[in-house]
Amino acid sequence: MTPTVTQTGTLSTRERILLEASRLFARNGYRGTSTREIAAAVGIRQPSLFHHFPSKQTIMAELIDIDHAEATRVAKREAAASGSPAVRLYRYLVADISFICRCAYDLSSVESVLNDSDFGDKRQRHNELQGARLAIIEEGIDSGEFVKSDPLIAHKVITWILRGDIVDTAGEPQADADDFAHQLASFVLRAVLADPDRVDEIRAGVELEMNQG
Amino acid sequence: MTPTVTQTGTLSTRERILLEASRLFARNGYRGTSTREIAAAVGIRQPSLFHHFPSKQTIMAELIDIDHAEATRVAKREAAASGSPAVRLYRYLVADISFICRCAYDLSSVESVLNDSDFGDKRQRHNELQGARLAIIEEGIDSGEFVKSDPLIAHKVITWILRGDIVDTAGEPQADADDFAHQLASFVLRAVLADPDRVDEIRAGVELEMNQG
DNA sequence: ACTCTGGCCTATCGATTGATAGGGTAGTCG
DNA sequence: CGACTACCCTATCAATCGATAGGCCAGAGT
Repeated sequence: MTPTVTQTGTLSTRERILLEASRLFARNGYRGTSTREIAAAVGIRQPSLFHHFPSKQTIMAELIDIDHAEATRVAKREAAASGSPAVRLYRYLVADISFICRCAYDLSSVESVLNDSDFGDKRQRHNELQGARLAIIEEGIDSGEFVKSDPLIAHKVITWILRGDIVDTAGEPQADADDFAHQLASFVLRAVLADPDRVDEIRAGVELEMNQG
Repeated sequence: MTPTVTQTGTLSTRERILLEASRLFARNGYRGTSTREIAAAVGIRQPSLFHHFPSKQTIMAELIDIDHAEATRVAKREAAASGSPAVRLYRYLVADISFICRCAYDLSSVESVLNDSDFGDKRQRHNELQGARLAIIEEGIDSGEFVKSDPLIAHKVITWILRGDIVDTAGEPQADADDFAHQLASFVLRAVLADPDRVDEIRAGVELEMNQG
């Protein structure tokens, strides 16, 4: 499984390559990071990397898959679920944000390399994720639970917030990942809800679910 | 002056270098873009670039300056101004977003290269910009106009929204830059205002100012 | 007519890139 | 013991990088 921030003690060389590569990609970009830098961070020589990954590209590809696997799983589940769109959007946001905070890998660079032609095949899954998010928002607007406005604006903003969260808070142990996730999700909900006062009630409900499940 | 999207017709070679470089940096990253690619997009050979800029780094540095000059100007003006923090935050957001939409250069790559050690000296100005934004938010919370919450969360989200706007909408002619800017600013205000219903009143007020000034 | 300058060109530099070839060694299994 | 595997090493490759040197040429100034 993908390691969390609390269990970075005993990692295999392969996992340490993913970890150090993710951090260097986050700071200097995919193209701006050389395989020699990654190897030095891990504590091995550059050619030794290729005993664990056939190329630099496959290192990045695996990081993309780690990011997308969890995000699309949660988004599709909430998009297909029934019940209040507001609660489902809130649940999705909290799950995604707290995953980002908890994941040991710094996945900041994932979004920015999707434009790269080398990773064009990964974009389809990313589009599915976007579609699942948009569906929840449209349902919320149609049901009157959300304020009447352009769903694409709300969708853009949510995408940007999640992207910013990845870039700025991923990979470094968050003091309280869950609380941070709830605060961000509440911010979004307050902006989209027709009745912003319902935020506290929704938050309390989801927190209760999480403590029970 | 920095060209706008509506006047990309007759540009000097130097300006076309900035334009094409900004687009390539946005798509492939600073490190991922070679000077040969930039030259090919402009329609000249690679060494000819160095008759207009002493290095690849100074091309990026000039794009950073273009971005920061306008953003810090507006942010500091609104941070120093008196009157309702909500109105000042709204004015700042609209000004910044519409500038991004109108600027011919695609400034997406600016934020991501600030971590790069090559551009460490540009970071100070960026920090000043962040400080000015945070000051307005704190003032709004202290005055009771904004909802009581962690100002750093609101500040983070606003930073992420502006960053996302730059990445996703910069450099391509926006159908209606002003309307888009107002919609985004309204989204943010609805989330931070203690009384979200005031959004429409604030928007109307600022629109009136802009039409008069 | 002569010179100078700006802007582009070709040719080429040293450094760095991702990746390969092949050898050494510790541990495991028969 | 001998073979095999896993893992890391040194040495090296061709390709590409940013940047420099120096030549060609059109247009302006005198």
